[in-house]
Amino acid sequence: MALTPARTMPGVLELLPLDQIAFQRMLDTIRRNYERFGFLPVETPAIEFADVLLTKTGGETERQVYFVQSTGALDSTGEEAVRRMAALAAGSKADESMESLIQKMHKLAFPTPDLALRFDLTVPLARYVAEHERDLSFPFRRYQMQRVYRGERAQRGRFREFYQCDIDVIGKDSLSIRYDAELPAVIYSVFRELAIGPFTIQLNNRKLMRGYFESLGVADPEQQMLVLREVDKLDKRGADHVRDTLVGEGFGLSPAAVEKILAFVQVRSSSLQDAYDTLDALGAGPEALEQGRAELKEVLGLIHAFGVPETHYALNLSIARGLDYYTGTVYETTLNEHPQIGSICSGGRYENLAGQYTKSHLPGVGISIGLSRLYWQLREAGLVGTAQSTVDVLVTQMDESQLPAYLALAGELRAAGIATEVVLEGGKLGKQFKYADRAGIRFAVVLGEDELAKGVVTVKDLRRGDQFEVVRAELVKTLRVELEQAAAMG
RNA sequence: GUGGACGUAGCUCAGCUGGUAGAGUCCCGGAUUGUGAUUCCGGUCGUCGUGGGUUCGAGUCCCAUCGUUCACCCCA
Repeated sequence: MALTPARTMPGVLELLPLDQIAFQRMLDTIRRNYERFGFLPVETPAIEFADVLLTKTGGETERQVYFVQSTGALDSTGEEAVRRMAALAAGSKADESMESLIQKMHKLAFPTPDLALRFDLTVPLARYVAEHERDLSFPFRRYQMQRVYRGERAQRGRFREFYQCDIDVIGKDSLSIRYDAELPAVIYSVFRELAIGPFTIQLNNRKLMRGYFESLGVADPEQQMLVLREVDKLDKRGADHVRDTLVGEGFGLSPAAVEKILAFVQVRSSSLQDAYDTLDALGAGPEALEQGRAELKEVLGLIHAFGVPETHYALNLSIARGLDYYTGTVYETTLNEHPQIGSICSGGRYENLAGQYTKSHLPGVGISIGLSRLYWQLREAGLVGTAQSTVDVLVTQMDESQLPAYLALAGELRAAGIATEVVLEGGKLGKQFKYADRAGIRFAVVLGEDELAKGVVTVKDLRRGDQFEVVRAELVKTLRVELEQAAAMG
């Protein structure tokens, strides 16, 4: 019989248990910090009605959405479609244009499935808030850590299924700019605890950028958006590339204007005072610029007040973000020692979150950690190793007749909060140690004839490679101390 | 969706100008009766992605197809 190859589709992150534990620890840390800052948990279904997910976006996103159809609803033979087309043709009025008939038939022949997988957590949040508006308290502060799906071609560090860990604050009618400063404070707290090395939360403001472009004669919002996208690539592609593109025919900007734009977006602040000075040095400009400048100054100052060290956040005027729904503050976070990894956390302010679902005006600000990518890239860079097992202790089986004693011992350890596994199958002691070692279990406990005679238990530390005896009654206490030390040393 | 590269043991790869497959690793077993990870010895594993063509003969050349991967677009 031919075997079916056991494989997953490319672009998914499937881990071995010890790696999964490391991943899970990161998730725990993020959740703990989100909750510590007063955000409430929300989960939404992976599958949503397709029309709900696709209302606003269209185009680019639609290409990346996975449509879902239950097998029963599939018209695999096309029979149903043909039947309906025949009925449509038979029932059509004589004066109906061929064009309109063709359009209707096309819809029947190529129906869009009713359901789709979410491609981010922001659109489902918008739907969620619109749907439960009456039951929520505003400003609504929610965190959400779930998998999202994007039907793009797999690439280095890009996934088709990945975790996003979002926090958003949604206001009713209005939302203070102060929240724009709170999110970086949360992120600072998360990344500091994740211990992933020095990082910088970089900030910019779209109003400031648009205002500056406007002052250079780029007044059309659409074109401003295109320029935004282009300068966003500065760090990745280099100034020459951006210059060529902006002077080129797609944009047709004057070389003088382009040079000014390039000088503008190359600004990076080195301290809070430097950021203030830099912003002031831009000089007077259109209203948008003034507004953006005021917002940025307030946000930067408040981040400082939130206790984030100046070394961990900075002004970066090239940060723009590709998504068009951001209207004010935008964020991107990078690791200082691994710039090639790119942004590991980003987001921004949006003027009206749920305009396509409700008439209520719901401005918000949000930020998201792409955990699958972050974890994967940290691992590539050798910054996270495999974790230890969730099992603390393995009780070995020296003597089958003593099994009840082993079970009792394990029960005692568990009652003390120590995760314990008992070897139930027996076998050579060497194999039992090998099993513990490979499974990432740090401690093994041996209770054989010798120990029983002496009233002690042997504890072996698989990692250090040494072992010692403890009086039976002292075992729990000793292991607790050992485990505490092990945890403290990482 | 557009363009390029590659497809040989579970994994990483070698196989020169065509002559019926190899290394490392992993896994399994052993190295005296209660000790893993280190060391030594031994062993399993492949219709060389698939289909067709050229040839006496193809992993090696040609075509197609599928798959993977990188870049672009866009993004976490």
